[in-house]
Amino acid sequence: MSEATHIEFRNAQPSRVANASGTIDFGMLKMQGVRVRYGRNEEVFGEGEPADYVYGVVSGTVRTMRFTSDGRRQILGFHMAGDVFGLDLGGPHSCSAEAVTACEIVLVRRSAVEKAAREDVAAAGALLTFASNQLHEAQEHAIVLGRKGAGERVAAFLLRFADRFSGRRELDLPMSRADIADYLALTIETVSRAFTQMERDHAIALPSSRRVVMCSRSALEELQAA
Amino acid sequence: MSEATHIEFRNAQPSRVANASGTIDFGMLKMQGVRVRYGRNEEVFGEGEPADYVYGVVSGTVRTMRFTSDGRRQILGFHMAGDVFGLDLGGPHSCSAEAVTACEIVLVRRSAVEKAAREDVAAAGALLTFASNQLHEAQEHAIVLGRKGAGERVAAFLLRFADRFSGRRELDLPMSRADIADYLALTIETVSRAFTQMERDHAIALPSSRRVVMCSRSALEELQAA
DNA sequence: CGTAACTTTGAGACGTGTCAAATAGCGTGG
DNA sequence: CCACGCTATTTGACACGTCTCAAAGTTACG
Repeated sequence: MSEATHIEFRNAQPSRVANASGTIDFGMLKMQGVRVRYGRNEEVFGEGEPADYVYGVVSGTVRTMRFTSDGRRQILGFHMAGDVFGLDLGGPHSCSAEAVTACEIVLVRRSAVEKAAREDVAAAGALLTFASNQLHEAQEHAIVLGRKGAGERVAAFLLRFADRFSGRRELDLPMSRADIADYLALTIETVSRAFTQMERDHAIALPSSRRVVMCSRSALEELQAA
Repeated sequence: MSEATHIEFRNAQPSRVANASGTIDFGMLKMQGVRVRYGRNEEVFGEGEPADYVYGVVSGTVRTMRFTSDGRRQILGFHMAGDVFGLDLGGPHSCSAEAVTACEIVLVRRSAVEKAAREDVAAAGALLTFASNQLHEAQEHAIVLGRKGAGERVAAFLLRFADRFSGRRELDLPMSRADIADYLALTIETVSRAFTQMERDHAIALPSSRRVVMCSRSALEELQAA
């Protein structure tokens, strides 16, 4: 059990609507919306708030998360360019979302998405596929949290993150150790030690704390083993 | 990290098709199918198998689960009368399913479900709602695994299980300690100790190991705290 | 250049896993 | 009906991994 770090919204500032529109891409379904900027650590929406919009990341990184009653934070996922988040068609938002870095985000009215799903079967199918993928990801994460040790979790995190950029060897992590810790249900210190250990094992190099060079993908895959 | 228990399929036996039909209920969408019996610990389907059917529990309890590469088991959920499982519209089954107890299960052809979703928007909506609920449940479970200690996990498990029977005070658990352990990502021993401790705290009584009387729901809710 | 946030490192505490063994429960066959 | 054997559960002692607390280093930014 970990003591989740508490993040205050120091940098939270009123969001500015950019004078531009953008598109959310669900595969078969594409939706037009307004493009909005968010500053680092700014809240995009809060758990329990009415889900009036669906969100698509244009640039930057967003975290979705939930809090336990005693204030511990669990990050459910990181969302980057092209990703959709905040799709809660069945009621209010089931989690909160914040900008990890400065972001550009497309907002589409939920009612418009629902209308598209009602009128176009292919659109409804696209949403179903999306929800299905989300579910699969959540289950995968449950396995990581349930069945992997600290080193394995961090290795799995890096590999999955690298895969999002078609397996690039060098990564620039947009999130802090605290974010990684709250995503993997570890402490900052344990995450840091895992990085250090992987560096000692020559699985990665760390030119700086946020920059990761994957020296040996196979070593990471072994480490991930579980 | 836990050593998941290994269950062999001692009792696996060829399933018998009962000479009856049944219905899967997705709320707005109801689908006719064949009713089939499964014996204790019999496999219903395996991870990676083509998802030709969707399953609904008529009676008994089913577990869905995934295995890590080194054989550890993570149970994703328990499914009881009225529950639907095995809905993998986007590809092969993403997990395996086994009968915890002897079961009656309705099988509906996946193609029939897909056809219904294509032809009827309300049907597609019902599926989307279902997937959405599944997602929410998986995220909830990720929080339990990530942020709760052993006692909290077991308390949360009992409360959620009781809620499924509209909050009955007495429960007959269909699953073994090993199943609970693999669901909560603990060991059998730790689960057992958690039960014993809750009994000492007069939060529950244990007339037998599978029968739980919730003496003090509020005590359990405190224990669950997280 | 100074200050605050972030990261790393160390030492020790604590919770859960591991291993071992005793006990209870249950179906089967004598 | 009882005895047997198998499985499930409980309990204990100890090991190990991660958390906690503390402090030093590092980086980013005003």
